Amino acid sequence: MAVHKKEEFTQKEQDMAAFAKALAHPARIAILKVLAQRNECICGEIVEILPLAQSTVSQHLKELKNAGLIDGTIDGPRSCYCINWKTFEKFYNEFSSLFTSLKVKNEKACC
Amino acid sequence: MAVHKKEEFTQKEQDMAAFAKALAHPARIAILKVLAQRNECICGEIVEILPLAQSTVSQHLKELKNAGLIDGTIDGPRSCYCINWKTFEKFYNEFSSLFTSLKVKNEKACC
DNA sequence: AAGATTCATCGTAAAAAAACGATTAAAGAA
DNA sequence: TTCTTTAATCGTTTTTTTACGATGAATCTT
Repeated sequence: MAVHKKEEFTQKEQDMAAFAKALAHPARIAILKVLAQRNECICGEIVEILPLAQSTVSQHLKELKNAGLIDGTIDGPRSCYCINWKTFEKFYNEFSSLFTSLKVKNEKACC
Repeated sequence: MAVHKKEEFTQKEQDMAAFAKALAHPARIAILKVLAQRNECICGEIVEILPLAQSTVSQHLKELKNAGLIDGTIDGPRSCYCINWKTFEKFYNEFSSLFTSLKVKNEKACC
């Protein structure tokens, strides 16, 4: 058993969950911070900053890229990453509106 | 090998990641929606709505509870859940400020 | 051309997450 | 008291995630 049933939820629920999943590891939060801090794009510098092996960082970068939160371009022997603000903002806005829509309906405490 | 290194990141990074992880499954997003929709608290109704077995839903509820996003009280033979707006809002605000702090520093595109 | 640097990918291992059925504990109804 | 309902927990299986070292491809440097 152990079949994944994610497909049975709405697309929006799946998208939100995927976005949240991309942020669901401190390393990836840290990477986004680094990418935002340095205006120019970075690559192996991230490895220096994070307490993780190079291959692990690469893996996290890949996940962020798959989620569309960052872009990567090859620059000679090195890779240059930066935040994809378009996607990031899109997800952030969706998350914000999810939050407000949740909250509007439920102002008073229950339980 | 396969040792988790989450502790080596800042507390805030860990907290944000834990919050994101709690939202990182469509079922849990759906549960929050249901809890918000019905003003009063719900329990086995969630099981009826979600395409998941009772034990699986219970598991997801537990995770949301552990993350502090929902509260649960026992009401006779049934369990009543509701969103913990205090924690939820706290995390939402932190996430918002993370987003803005990221964005402020990096307005122009790179790469 | 040879060596060094950079980083993605591969293979692997351990841990965590997702899912379910079965069981159990608690409370209500009969 | 016995039966039923409700939901948490246990045990288990499969999948995914996290992490690393090793390898390999691409690009620079010499």
